[in-house]
Amino acid sequence: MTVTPASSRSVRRIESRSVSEQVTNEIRRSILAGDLAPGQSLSLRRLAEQLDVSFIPVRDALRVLEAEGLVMNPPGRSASVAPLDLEEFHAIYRVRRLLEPDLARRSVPLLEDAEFGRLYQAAAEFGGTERSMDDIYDDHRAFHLALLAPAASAWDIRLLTMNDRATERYVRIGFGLLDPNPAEHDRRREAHQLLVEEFRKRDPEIAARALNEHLAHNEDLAHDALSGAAPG
Amino acid sequence: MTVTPASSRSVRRIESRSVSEQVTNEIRRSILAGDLAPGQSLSLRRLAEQLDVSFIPVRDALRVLEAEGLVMNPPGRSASVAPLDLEEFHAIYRVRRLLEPDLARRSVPLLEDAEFGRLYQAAAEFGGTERSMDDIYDDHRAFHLALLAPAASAWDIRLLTMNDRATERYVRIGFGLLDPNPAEHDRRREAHQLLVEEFRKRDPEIAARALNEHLAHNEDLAHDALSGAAPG
DNA sequence: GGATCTTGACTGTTATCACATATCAGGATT
DNA sequence: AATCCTGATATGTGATAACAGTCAAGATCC
Repeated sequence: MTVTPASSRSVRRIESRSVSEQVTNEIRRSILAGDLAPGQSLSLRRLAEQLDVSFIPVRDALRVLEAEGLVMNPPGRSASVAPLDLEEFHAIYRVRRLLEPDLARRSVPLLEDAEFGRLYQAAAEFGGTERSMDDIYDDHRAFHLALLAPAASAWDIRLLTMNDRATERYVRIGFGLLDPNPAEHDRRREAHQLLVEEFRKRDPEIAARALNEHLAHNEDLAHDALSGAAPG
Repeated sequence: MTVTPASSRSVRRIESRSVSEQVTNEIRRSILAGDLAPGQSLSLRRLAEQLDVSFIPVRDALRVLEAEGLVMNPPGRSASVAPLDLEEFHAIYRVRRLLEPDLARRSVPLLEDAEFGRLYQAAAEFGGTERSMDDIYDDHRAFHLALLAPAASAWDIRLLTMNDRATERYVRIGFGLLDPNPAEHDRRREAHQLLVEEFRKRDPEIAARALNEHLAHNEDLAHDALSGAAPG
């Protein structure tokens, strides 16, 4: 909705990454933002033309995104955006509610005092008007990751990122319906500030419970929006 | 194990997978079996020549295996087999011990009576002398998956497979040191039969605990072997 | 003699091209 | 009228070739 052509004209950091990676990021962004609808067929040559590259990097990107669960890439046939499935959504959240509170429990004793201040500030600045929707969700992921990072191994981070991306599509749709309401933005900001406060108490069980409730709340919110908007 | 019933008298499914997939499977097998040592550099053209294909499928394979965590594929530089890291090993097992007992809890009420018989038989036939080491580990993964499959969503299966493959390298080294001992084979067979027996009681907590202990035991075994063999 | 620059082989990346296969529309057949 | 066959079109797949970056060894300069 807020994906205006003007926003794409803003200067972006020069990224000397490979074309393949840039294509991967762009297609992923389009899927997460909903610009590419679930089930939509993805033709290599068409995507390549739209992105003004050869279809080799596109091919790579689709393979990577298949591994992330965002696209289906059956051999011999065209790739397509992975469909949305409410049961799948809850399955992923069940995993998140098993892994993340456990990480919170072990992260709390390791977090630096100064880190709480930074995190609280980050939560307070959440959803600033100058940031695009894509940026906001990047911030969101970074925020949650920072809460758990001290106790997270490389594998944990890999799984956290996978789970977060896989649920981001659903959450975006759910919150998208609430977006016009400005009070909702305040609520989310306060929810994240509260989360930092609970972590600051340095009690593993309190932190684990707070994160669990935070996840459960988001899950319910997205579920209500999705089951109401897209029955079946 | 090959759970296919004898009733499937139909013609064998033709498995003319794409070259890319065959290459992926072969490189993955080599890594899991230890034929490709951790840290070893993987040259596209050399691999392509050894496999007698162009380096395009090899490239695809390395990208997929990177997503699985088995190879590192930094842009612009040569890919390499992901190094072994004892801390990482325990981190993955921590995840497994969070996810799999929970799945066991929910799978137990859904398992068919007949399935227990098949699983027990599969456990009894474990490690038959005619099966290669690669086959045995395939059987092992299929066995554990079958225990949890009734309650597992597609996402669960994806994560289970990822975790299992990521730990298989470590476990293989650990068990490799014990392999010459024939009593060890009996022990593993009995351990899996016991696991089926515990599941057959249809008590979620018993099943969860049994699976947790099974995982913990394997983790310890591999840990001891690894910390003794590869210090640091 | 040691540090630095240059050169050359090697490697990943991307583009262009050739081929097998899937998809679909249109027409012939039953 | 429905179904099957058959073409053409489009699509994924794999190979070859050209380009660019990396890395190490050897030459050069201080």
